[in-house]
Amino acid sequence: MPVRIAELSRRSGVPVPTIKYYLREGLLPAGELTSPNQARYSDVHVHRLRLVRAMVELGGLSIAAVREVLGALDDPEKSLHKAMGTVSAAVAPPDSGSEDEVAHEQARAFVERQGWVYRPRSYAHTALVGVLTTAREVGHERFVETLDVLADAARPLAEVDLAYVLSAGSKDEALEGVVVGTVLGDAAMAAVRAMVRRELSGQLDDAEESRSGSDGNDTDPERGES
Amino acid sequence: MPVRIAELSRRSGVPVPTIKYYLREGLLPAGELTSPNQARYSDVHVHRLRLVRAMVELGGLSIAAVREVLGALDDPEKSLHKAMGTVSAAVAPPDSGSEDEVAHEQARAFVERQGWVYRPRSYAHTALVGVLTTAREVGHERFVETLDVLADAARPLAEVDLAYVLSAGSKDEALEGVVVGTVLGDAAMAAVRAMVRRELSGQLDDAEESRSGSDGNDTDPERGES
DNA sequence: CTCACATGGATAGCAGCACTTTCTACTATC
DNA sequence: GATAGTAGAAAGTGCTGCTATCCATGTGAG
Repeated sequence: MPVRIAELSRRSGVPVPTIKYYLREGLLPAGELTSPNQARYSDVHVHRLRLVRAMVELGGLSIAAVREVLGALDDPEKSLHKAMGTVSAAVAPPDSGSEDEVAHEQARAFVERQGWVYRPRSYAHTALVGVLTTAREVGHERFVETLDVLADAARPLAEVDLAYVLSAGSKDEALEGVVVGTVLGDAAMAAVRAMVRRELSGQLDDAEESRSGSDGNDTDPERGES
Repeated sequence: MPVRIAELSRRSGVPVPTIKYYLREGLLPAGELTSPNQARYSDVHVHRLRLVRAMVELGGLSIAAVREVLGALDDPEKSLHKAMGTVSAAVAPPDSGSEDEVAHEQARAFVERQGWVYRPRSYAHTALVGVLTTAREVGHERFVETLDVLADAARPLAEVDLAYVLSAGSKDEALEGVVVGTVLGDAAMAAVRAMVRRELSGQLDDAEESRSGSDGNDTDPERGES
């Protein structure tokens, strides 16, 4: 069922010019040319297109980052954890540059405490050092103390991620699972975390308000204000 | 120790033109005018500036989103969980629009299963529905099954967040704790999660490679390739 | 006192990014 | 053989986050 670009656009929900743009940028493989100016696109293209949109819209990745990730995905030599590295690099915020000696040491101690391999040059590690540096800069030295809780929470998550990936039939599927698990996983985690936070803080506030009898306007605190 | 703009720039590491820009955009309160064209800035400004940079660089927030968050921070009426709502709205990816009926139902069922209050209009909920919709679009229907694990993991995190916030001395500090906890917390979580993932997948790969005796190039998989 | 230099405030400009529009062939089809 | 669709390239657009320039005013070292 190879189709032309207009149909590809319809199926994927992506405008034709944007598809052309993605083709130019190498996010989408060229269609099969049936003549110098006529090409056919397949389901692979539809799928790839959706993946790209997921990374761009949900993951907030730049086009360059998406290209990087897809490159890793398409590389037949790429191992699972190399692909993971590439993906987390793409998802991570661009290197802020400022790094603090103390933050470095805090990160090292944390990694050691967790019994992990110390990889100071990994993207994740750099990102963590950046976070710790910033935390110190804004005067939240105690932030570092929450790291171990994060690690404990992250462990089962990583296990699920991995199980999810390993349950894939083919290697291609597994690699895509890495992408989906990371991008969607991080987004879902942020959302769920916010929900739990609100749930807890709501209980607290309720208790507090019933004590203080404040003029609680009881509208849903979660309406959009845009 | 009020200082002039040049010194403020030095202390915060933010260029003078950028400070002026932030002043114009209302991210930074005006300095105390000692004359029509002479103002003094205090430590408050240094601190605020660092907070802004943290949100922009680490959190990836837009200037408009930062203004929104700071507005909530400065509002003396704002309750804790309202502030949280504002912050998670700012951190969340801009609404992608496409929503799927099934995803909606999955989210509702999830919330119910967790025993939470169903707030379909909250930003977090919308974000979650967006993620689930996307997951289905890219053919990862099973992604939804991982949600409960996320929730279990998120619970202790939220407790830590809350404890962190409540340990603050003043209300201002508490509100700032919300911001720091969310922005830095999400960034840290992503980093830690990536580290755990790599740790686990590394073990797996090692096992796999010793079986298959692959031509493992044994370089650190986590070097930058930029 | 005075004059180089800094400041505030405003406006304009710039670079990058993610598209979008416009153009020119050409082709397949009705 | 009109008509609609397509490829491919290039230029244009709109937005964002700064940056540069101006200039009238003020400050402070000598």
